[in-house]
Amino acid sequence: MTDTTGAVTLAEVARHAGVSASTVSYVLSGKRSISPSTRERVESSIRTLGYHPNARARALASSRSQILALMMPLRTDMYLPVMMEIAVAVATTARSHGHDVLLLTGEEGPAALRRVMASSLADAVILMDVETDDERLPLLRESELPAVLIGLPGSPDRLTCVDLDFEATGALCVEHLAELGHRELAFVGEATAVYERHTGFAERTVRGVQSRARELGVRLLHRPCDGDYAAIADTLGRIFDERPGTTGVVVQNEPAVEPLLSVLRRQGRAVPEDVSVVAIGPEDIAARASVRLTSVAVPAQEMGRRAVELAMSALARQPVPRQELIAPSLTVRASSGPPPG
Amino acid sequence: MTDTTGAVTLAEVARHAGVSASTVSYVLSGKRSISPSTRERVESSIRTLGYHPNARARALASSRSQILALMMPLRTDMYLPVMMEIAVAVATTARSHGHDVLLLTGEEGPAALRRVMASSLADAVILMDVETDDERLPLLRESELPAVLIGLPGSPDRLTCVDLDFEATGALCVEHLAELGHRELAFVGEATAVYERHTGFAERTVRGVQSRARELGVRLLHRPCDGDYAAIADTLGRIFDERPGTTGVVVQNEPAVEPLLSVLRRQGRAVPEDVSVVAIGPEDIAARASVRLTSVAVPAQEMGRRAVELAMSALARQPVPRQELIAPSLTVRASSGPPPG
DNA sequence: GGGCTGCGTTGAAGCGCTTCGACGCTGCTT
DNA sequence: AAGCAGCGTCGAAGCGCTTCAACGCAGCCC
Repeated sequence: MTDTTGAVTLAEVARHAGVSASTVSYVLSGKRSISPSTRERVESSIRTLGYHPNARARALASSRSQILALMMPLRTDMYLPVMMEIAVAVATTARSHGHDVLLLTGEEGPAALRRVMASSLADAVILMDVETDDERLPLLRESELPAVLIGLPGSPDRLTCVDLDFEATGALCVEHLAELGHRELAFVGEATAVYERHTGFAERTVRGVQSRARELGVRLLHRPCDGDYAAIADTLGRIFDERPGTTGVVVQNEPAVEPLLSVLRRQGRAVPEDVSVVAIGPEDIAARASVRLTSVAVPAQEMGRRAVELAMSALARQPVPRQELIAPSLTVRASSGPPPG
Repeated sequence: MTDTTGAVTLAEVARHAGVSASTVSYVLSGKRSISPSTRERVESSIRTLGYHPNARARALASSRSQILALMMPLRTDMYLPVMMEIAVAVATTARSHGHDVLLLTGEEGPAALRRVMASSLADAVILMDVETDDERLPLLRESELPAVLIGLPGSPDRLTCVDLDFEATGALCVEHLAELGHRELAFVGEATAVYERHTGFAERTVRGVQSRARELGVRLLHRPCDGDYAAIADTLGRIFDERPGTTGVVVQNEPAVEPLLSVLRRQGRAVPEDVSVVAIGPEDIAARASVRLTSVAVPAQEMGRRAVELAMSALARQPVPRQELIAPSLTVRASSGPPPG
């Protein structure tokens, strides 16, 4: 701690302990057996000198930077808390595997990915907010760098993906309402822009909702919707104008949840007596809404965690499943019940 | 692109261009003059071989990793969008200076900082959500690593800090209402936990609010408040019970803003006819609230940007201001006016 | 026309670590 | 008693880049 540059090197530790540099390295990595006496001597030298391995040198020599890149486009119409929860889960899990997380935001687009891959800054990449036809995918396909997508692109061949099974999620919501006896449902979805961008999860949910509704002979109206109060009021208004018999609503649009409940209240429709509501979104939103919502949770934490675990497996050259779809699970709370009458 | 390891090295470029490795390096860095002919030859070799410098080797040789660590504790009671806005501004600005951002979340606590510093993973650190008596500060003080705090600790000696001048902000809000003629104000603040943790910005705002109120002879009631509807209803109820003559409210608590407006409405108090409201928080929340709010913006972007710029200056061994307090500016919108009567 | 300056280029020495091959030694077998 | 295996340690060669000192050469001055 008395030096000027502030850095004790492995060589100094070796000198202090009276061993060679490689021995110190092997003590640290455990890749060769070391006699207890030497090990102790080295470890004590490390402690008294306050040695910390230099990450840069280590990265160069071992061709492992212990860095995981997380690419998070952060579009304004994506619900931030879920993104953050995933990011935090990624960071935490990465740390538990000895890795740190490099944050790539969306501004640079595919260029950021190209840069990180070409310069071998990171050992692996995790991509969030994957679009159906994502321009980052070709880069990944022609690269050796382990990559995991959170979300499902249109053609996921040769890529590893983790996601909630949104198709099954949509189906599950419809099933639940149908079982309760509802025959006319509305699906209040994400903002129009999300569909226009061909965001996988939104489209897959719609597919699941629609096909199960068809199978079960339930009428369904799908309406994209912005998250603000006015948009919700408008959307709900049109829905009930067009289908006055609607008794069940599935909503996949986090910011819209509270406004939706408030509009229903103002319209004099009681939840769940007049209208049942099933939400798709983070657990806490559903549980803490002004009416406790029956919902299918988006398991943000699990998605982040699994993505990292898959990336680590890939790094270790272990076989990795190509697609890991998490099965949805519906929690019944206070917002769903039999239709009136 | 035909090799197996996927990496063209500088040496290969040099060979291809018929020059020495150092020449290629100087072409890349521009640190020495190079004849136009050689430069062109090298550049064309770089292009045809598809060369990209290896970040790890560069980091080791130049003792610059081009990585900026961003430590973001992410407490649950901090308002996420502001954190994210800062983080994105940090990432963007860092990129414009050729740096990438390493994300450190709070779980590891000061250990993460120690690790990053000791291993020289990053060139500099930016710390968010600084507490009055932050345990990360001693580490920073005894280290050479350039660091910038976003927020102001209790004793900022020898540390570089960027923040909104929250004391002036509080004062400014009170002034505005006092000038309009209000004589009894309430300050609806952050959650109790935020004050208990001695979060600098919250305490400084209170100081500013209180001292200016005193100076101007205005009565003031400060009430911490959680962000949910029930808490707001309760808090406002008590405020008007205790001080029925209250005509102005300053609110520094983002999630509480909408509930607050809604409670006032329900209480039959018109904004701004009966009660004026001034908010402290992000511009978009104020502008898009159900009543367009007079507010002092928390300039998240600017804070992130300045923090990076200061870090870069410090890296370049330029003198760096110790504390950079951003002056508040109040935007008058539809929520403030003269008191009734 | 000899000495200087300064430009363009080079070779070599690192940066701090990992890792491979080799080597001496102990203790066992036959 | 010779041979062999395996353990513990070491030396050296990188990893791919930056950077310093040095050097040849052209052009300048007086």
